[in-house]
Amino acid sequence: LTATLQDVARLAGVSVATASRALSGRRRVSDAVSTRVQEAAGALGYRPNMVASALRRQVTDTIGLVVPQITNPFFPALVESVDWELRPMAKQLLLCDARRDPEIEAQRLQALIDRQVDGIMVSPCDVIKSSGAVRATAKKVPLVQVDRRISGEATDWVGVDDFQGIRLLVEHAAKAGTATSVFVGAEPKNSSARERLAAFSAASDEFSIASQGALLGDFTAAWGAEAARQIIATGPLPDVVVCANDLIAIGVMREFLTSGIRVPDDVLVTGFDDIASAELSTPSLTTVRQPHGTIAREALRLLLERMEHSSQAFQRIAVTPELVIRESTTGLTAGEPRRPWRHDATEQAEAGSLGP
Amino acid sequence: LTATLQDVARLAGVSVATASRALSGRRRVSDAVSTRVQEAAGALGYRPNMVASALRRQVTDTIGLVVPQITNPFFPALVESVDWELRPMAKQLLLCDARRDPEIEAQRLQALIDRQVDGIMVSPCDVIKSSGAVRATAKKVPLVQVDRRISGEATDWVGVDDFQGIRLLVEHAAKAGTATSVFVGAEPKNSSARERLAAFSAASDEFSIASQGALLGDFTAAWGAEAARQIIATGPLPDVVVCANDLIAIGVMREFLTSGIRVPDDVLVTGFDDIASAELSTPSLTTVRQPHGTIAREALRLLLERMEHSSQAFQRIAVTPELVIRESTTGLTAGEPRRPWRHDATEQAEAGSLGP
DNA sequence: ATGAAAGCGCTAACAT
DNA sequence: ATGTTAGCGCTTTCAT
Repeated sequence: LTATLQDVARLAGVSVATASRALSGRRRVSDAVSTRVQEAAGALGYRPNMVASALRRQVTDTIGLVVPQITNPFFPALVESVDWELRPMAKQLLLCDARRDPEIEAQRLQALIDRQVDGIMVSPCDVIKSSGAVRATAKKVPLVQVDRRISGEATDWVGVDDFQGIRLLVEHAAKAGTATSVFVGAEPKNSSARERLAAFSAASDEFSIASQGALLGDFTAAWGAEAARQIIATGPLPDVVVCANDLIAIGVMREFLTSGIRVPDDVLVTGFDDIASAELSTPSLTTVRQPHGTIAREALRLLLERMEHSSQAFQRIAVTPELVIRESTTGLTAGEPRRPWRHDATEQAEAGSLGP
Repeated sequence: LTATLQDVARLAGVSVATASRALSGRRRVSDAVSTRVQEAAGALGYRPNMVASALRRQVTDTIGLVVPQITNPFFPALVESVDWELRPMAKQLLLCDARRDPEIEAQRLQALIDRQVDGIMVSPCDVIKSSGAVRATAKKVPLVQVDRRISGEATDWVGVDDFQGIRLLVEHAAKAGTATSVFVGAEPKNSSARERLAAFSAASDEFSIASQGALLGDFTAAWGAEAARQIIATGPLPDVVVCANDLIAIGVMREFLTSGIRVPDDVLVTGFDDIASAELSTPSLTTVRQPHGTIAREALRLLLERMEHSSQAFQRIAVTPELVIRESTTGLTAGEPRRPWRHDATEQAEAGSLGP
């Protein structure tokens, strides 16, 4: 049904080897023969069989990507970038969703090895439980971790600089005159959750903001809402609520608004990631932007490097995110007069000189 | 480096043929030999080379999926479902993003054919411009369209019932007492945009709602905001703004709120898709929920059917979505007294009997 | 039930 | 520069 290289060779009156060479261009062929083969291929609608080629060359031109959860809006953006970078190299993306389960993740990694992928990009779902499978996989095939990572120095890694990101946000809040804060994050099961929590402590110290504590759940808006309820119940309200990602922040803001607490008038809120919803939320959310394009590009570069020289030292590339200032820390509630968010009038006066 | 079937056979003291049979289970082997081979495979850490297997069997156990844009939140949900359905069948997903460009889409389809995928799922980005490539591809490999489709009866299709979805929303609005409406949709380049526009007209007639017109842009919140501005500028405000998807609706609501127009007090707003943001928007959005799981499952079923019997009649499966009623058509703005959204007091009185 | 042998379609030595 | 030949690792006739 479909033409093979043998058919092309026959029609062009050359051997299959020559036909192969003429089409792949990997070795010189006389111009006359070359065009003759090209024409024959065109006439037959010849398409190389990549499976056969892969078997022979021991290269599949395929990259595996394992994400913890594709419905987490960060990952589609990453997938889009990686897919786009791969296209000019004629490589294809084999995508796997680990469903936030280290066991499923391990199976997916094995499945990718079985398919002879040339390299794997993975964002491990658990800093501890993903460790074994990721390390084992990295021994068999070039592997680079993206965004999240397992503990220890096991492979290359590219991701956002969680530390700098949180620091930018806390610095911004400090400049806006905040003196007290609460962190709403996720249980430190993955590296992002860990780093952002640690960064919050460090940045709070650096900018002399008094942390009223950290609430840890997961990276969802539902948890953000629950955390907001706890903050309200516990009281007093901090000046700023720093959230470990945008979804949490959106949940926090929503609950605050429902309870009649105004953002940013009564309390500032910050996110992390800059997902699409961050701009569309009410109020729009101050956050830091994940540079997906850069992360995808660097991850691929590292992966290709490791395919060449498998035994060089592991690299870690932390890309500093960009601060995106929106209404949740600066804007006015539409149509409403600005009202001081500080409850204590004395502190308010002191902070005045620091304000914008 | 890595053990082959030959190594296993040697260690088990059998021929490669027997080893193959013992491991694949595709033909009977004596129990003694079977366990001996299993043990040998285990001892060597043998993993079958799927590329070699694919070349020989002419089956890759690979499915291609081409989406118009992975960052559109509907598609990650679809990908997650398809990926999950594929796992127990030991098939893998080759994902391609068409970037809303029919030319790129055509290239991706060809790339998938070149990779000998067993079947392709595609959501064509343009009802006209995608037609050629989709039809050509469907002639070479089992193909089913998902969500969007090209015009004409060219392949199987599974998607949401756009018509019923819009009808549910318009019916809901009618029951809430609305008499006038505006549709904010997208240029009818893809099938969803077309169907939803047509459905709006039909449903408006059926429920005797006077359409004040349709504004067409694209499926983004930015366009929704722009459309809202046009609606405000043109006046008078309709009773309900029916949007072709959630992103548009969120943009519309955001612009309304910024302009001091209250949703749902002054105007109702509806969406389509039930993306995650729909529940998190302010106010939360009444919409219809895409049943991703069902769509993915049916699409895969159709694809597998077509792999078996390539020449049966084309099927079209339209899954009716579920109405999800939220604040944008019923709720109260937090802490605010409910206030009639109807501007004309006379109509208000008339409509009273129809209201909830 | 098992083995021997012939490829799947392509590429890369090795010859010429 | 081109042809010949030998596989890549596996599955499946066809014998036995």
